[in-house]
Amino acid sequence: MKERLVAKLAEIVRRELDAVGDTAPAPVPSVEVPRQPEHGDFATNAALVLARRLGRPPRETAERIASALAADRSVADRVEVAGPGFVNVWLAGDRWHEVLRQILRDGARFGCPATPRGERVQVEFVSANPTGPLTLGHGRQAVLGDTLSRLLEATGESVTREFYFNDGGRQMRVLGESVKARYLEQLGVAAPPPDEILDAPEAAWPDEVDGLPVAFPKGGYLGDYVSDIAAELRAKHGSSLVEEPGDGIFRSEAQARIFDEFRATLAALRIRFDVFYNETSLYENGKIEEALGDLREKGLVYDADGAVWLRAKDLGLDRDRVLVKSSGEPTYLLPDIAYHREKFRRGFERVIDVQGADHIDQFPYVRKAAAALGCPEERIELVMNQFVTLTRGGETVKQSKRRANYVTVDELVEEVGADVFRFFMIQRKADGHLDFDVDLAREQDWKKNPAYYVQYAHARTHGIERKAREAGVSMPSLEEIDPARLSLPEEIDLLRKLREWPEVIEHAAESREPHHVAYYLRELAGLWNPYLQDGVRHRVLSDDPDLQAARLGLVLAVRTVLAGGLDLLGLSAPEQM
RNA sequence: GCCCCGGUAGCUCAGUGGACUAGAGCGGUCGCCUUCUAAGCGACGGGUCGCAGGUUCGAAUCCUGCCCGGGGCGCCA
Repeated sequence: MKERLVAKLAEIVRRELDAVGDTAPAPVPSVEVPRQPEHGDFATNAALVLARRLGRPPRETAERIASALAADRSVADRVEVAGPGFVNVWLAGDRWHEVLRQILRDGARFGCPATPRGERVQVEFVSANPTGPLTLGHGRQAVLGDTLSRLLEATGESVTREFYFNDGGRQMRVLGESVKARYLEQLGVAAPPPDEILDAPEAAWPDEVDGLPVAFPKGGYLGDYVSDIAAELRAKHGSSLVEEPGDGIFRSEAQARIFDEFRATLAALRIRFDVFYNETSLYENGKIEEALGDLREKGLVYDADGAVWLRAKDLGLDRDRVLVKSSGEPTYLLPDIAYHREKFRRGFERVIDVQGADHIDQFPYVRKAAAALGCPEERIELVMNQFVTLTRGGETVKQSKRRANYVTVDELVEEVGADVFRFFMIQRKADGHLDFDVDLAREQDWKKNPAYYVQYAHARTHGIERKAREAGVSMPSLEEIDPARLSLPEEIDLLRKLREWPEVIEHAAESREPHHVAYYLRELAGLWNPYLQDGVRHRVLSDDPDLQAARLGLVLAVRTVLAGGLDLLGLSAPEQM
């Protein structure tokens, strides 16, 4: 339908340009489904984009395009010129219903491109260091990365979900020391730091309190989970670990425990990673040294102030950055560069980093440096996500990472459920702030809670099927359906909406903006629920068998798209609610 | 000071070059048991698209400047 129109238009545009001796590449006119049905099944701005090139008023060109289109009944049934020079096109009545047959034929594949690219894509997301429970920012990123992955899979890419974690750096040492300190406190051989200085990072830190030494490190991890881990170690090992370094069993135990919790949290959200990639492996395999050596060879590295610097200014960036500290320890930047190079060596053709706004500054350095090492720069993509705030009872819930006083993903998922959590986290554009309205998320009334609204629209398709079976009616096969019987405006609206689905998937995937899927589903459900509600003007189940079959076909088509959409978002598609 | 993201209805947000009425949800007001789940439906009200210039046949959408909010600018990750 649309493809033929697009092709035909391209042909006409080319001809018009040739006629005036313009051989430059032709502009690509838009072909859109207008908001207002009165503007046709499709509308194109071809005449408007050609106006300047042809040096003729757009209306005049529009007339020529219109008559060219009208000459071919296979693309247009009726054509009209409107406004400043739009050409509105109507399809013949029966062609309108093609989409219904197509959906029933293609089933779950409807909306996915016929010729997948099959590119090997890696999506790296969450990548939180195991120093504490996942925050809502991580939660948003988890849903975003997973949904994006599902979208790319739907469009035919071969996706690997990867979680990178830094298990070698200072953060993990501090975690180990924090656990050890709590352990010593619990044994009564160390004192906790006084409460009042915890919020003042640079405050004087007493060596001892009440005659006991203070073991807790500055900038240490304050959450209760640290004490819990310490308590478990104490239960298992008694006081035998007093002489152990914080960097030893305390650290490894804490890391393992927290990491297990990550997996459990993510599993509750139906998120599974294909690869967990450790920073330490880059050291063990010499990849860090190699990257540094290669950068040095390319003249992109210099030594100053006892540190090793990346000549980032030469790569077109704001300032140079430290790769190896004067302590001899690399910064996070160097492993990141080596890691990205490894991604391509491992065979990925495209890598997408999903990162929070707090890391965004870092990205250009990694990308440029990786490019300098031979990686294809344009195939290293960033999908940025902004922070999440919580609103409860009309007020913002205060959160403090510093005091480890924050709502975790676990807690919120438990409160609202995985389906609602995922829907709320994905329904906003990723690079804007997200205000998570807990009251709305907890709302059980399906007409108010958008996640339930969509799920219920799906459940109702099964409700009708159940009702039909009770009446001894089975769902129709493709041959038994005459879509032309669907002629009410509400039904045409639904068909128009269903036809948009492939474009929604394509656009959401290509722009890396999964939120379009959530919006689309809400809109489709917003047509479907009211349609089912009006049981007087039209009922699916009726005493007209042909009409009933056509409407049951519509039920199946709507179900197919809703189920497919819910699956893309990682939500369940219940048959009953 | 510099960089990134945002500023659209009372609230939360879609829309980022196109047309007459700039959309949705929530909240508000009014009406309705009509149903294949009343866990419903319909109607109404509500907007100088942050401000000012510019480009364009056409700007919420592109450009410039400014204002406001968030984030970043570390030999932390």
